[in-house]
Amino acid sequence: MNALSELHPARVAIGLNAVLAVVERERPKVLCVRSENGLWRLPYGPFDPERHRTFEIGLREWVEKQTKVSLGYVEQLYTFGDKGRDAPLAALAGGAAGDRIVSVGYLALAPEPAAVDAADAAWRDWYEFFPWEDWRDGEPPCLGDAILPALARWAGGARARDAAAARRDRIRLAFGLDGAGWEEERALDRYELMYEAGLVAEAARDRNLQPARALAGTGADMASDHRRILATAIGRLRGKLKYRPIIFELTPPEFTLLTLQRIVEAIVGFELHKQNFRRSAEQSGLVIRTRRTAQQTGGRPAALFRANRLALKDRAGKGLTIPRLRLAPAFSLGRT
Amino acid sequence: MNALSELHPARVAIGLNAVLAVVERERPKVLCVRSENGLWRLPYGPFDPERHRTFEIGLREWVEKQTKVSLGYVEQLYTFGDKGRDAPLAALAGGAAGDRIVSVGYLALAPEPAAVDAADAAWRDWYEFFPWEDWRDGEPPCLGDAILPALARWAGGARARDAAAARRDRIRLAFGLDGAGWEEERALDRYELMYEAGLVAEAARDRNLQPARALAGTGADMASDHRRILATAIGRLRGKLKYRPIIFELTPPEFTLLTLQRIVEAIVGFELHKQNFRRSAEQSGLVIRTRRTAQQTGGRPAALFRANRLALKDRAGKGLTIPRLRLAPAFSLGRT
DNA sequence: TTAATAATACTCCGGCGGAGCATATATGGG
DNA sequence: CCCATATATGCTCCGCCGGAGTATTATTAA
Repeated sequence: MNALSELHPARVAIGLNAVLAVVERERPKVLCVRSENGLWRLPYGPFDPERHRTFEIGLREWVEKQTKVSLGYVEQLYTFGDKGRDAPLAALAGGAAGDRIVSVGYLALAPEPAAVDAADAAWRDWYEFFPWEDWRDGEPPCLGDAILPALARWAGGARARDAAAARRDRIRLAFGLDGAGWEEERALDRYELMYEAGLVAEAARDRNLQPARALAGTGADMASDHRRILATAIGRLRGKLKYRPIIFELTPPEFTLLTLQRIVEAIVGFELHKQNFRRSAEQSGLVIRTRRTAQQTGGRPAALFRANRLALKDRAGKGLTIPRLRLAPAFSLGRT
Repeated sequence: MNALSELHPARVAIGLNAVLAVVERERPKVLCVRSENGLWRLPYGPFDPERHRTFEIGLREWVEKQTKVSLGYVEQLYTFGDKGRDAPLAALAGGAAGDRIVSVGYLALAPEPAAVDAADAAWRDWYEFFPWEDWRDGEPPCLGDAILPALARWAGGARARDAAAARRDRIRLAFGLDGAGWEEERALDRYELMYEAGLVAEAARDRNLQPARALAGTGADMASDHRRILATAIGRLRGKLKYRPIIFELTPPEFTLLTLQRIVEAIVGFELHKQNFRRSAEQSGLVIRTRRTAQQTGGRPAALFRANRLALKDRAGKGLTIPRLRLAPAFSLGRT
């Protein structure tokens, strides 16, 4: 079982993808670039093993060069190597067809959107690509109107009865139906189900259906598998909020508790219980009250807070609590 | 900012590393292979982009071929691409010096150790490589005797005063000193600190110190950066236990609650409060009481349980609670 | 029969988080 | 100046979870 002797020198190209996220005026945004076929894509750079000692160094370098933003928080997300995702990428990259491109996805956070000087780059609200993930104004209409019915049809269309039941189970879990409860961090599960069911434009595109048609209400598609990478980032960020004080990578130096709450809400995609959020935020020790107040609140002035840098290190094991407001309504797929 | 045009066809080889973990008689074990220089290494296989549609398919295929184990639970851990880690690997692989090898690490779990038929493969207790991570019999002697004093010296040896304070801070957090509390999932932080401080053999080896000497009590070293990969796996598994019912990937079909507790303890590296563990395990709905009992307990017979497959899917969002027994003793590095 | 060893059953209690009510301090309009 | 409106902020009530410990029950070995 000496595997090393079997290690033959098959080579692949490695690309680095950054999901650079900010929250601006209650909107979560990611840095996007207009790709040659008109779709948005994530900033993408090659990894040059000659020049970069580590992936992260390489990533920081080309992001800084391209966007003049120096990255603060950076975390590796996942490495994507599936076949199928590479064909369009390899073509764009000028490689031979069939060249395999592996992407290492990274999540980067910044407190405010940097000005981008390139004409084809822009900050886009991420719910543009995932409208069903934003419950801040109640249940997104596209869910009940289009997505869930289509998923139910897909489940029913399975060959075997077991398979249909298994599909229904997955849908129920991912979308929190039948009282299972919406888990915001399952963004990737939801996207992958929709992809598998052929609801999103990428699915039609990857299966060479012409023209690539998607169900209305399933959001804008992105180049290659970038929407999958973005879903991974959203899920990771949402999950991590609960156990790491990562939210303060997205806050300005000073903020009111309501501002902080709005930033959290933008990320998790639903509204929080205000008083309980304040209580746990103050008790967490993660924020420090300054003596100043914000006056333009439209009501009583709000105390300004700043992140407690010490606690951010010490209590690295804790995050803010997410006091949910309303229970997810109990959808059903019919038979279960 | 069109990055695609900059995507040049630099190629690297991709390897897949598996941390295949089991718990056998209260010992957590990983599948290891004896490498050519006598050190243990993780099973390692090349990723062949021609043959494998996804990484995971490739991983499963060669692990099954090499070990006759068909992998159940598999999860991607991290992708390691740092320079420095590749030189020895590339040499072993017969590649040219300077060839870059990127490793995608995977964590795989199985309920019992499969018989391995290769002479150079074996299941090794992972605390052989991380003796400081096992607190089940109280504080590991190597910590206070060797590791913490050496780390304190390293911190004190920093050039600037700030740097020394920063080092002490990192040590305090990673090892839970001064009442910060031992966080078992920080296994990677601890290993990386020890590597940076030059305490582990790999550090001396990578810095070309001859002979590579390590502090006594810092565990057995592994080939290449495999101990780092293993530390990543341990930390990930320990963290995930708390919020996913992943422990049941490691249990036999039926088990007593004490057996389950011992498996958890083997992973997290400390003892749990027995009564509270039972209470939360039963209440979690993750286990189902069978009618049978285990008689050979040495005392009153114990009820046998099995995993509740339904709940494992439904309550995928929950894990077992880890009721800690004793508080970590309050070490100190002296000045803080 | 007794000691040893576990398994199992309860109790007590503090804190966290869900839910809601009450009060304080702004602004803008009559 | 007074009032409606909009927030910010303070406080209460309560159930559940999890930390800690005590008591009782069912085996096996001496």
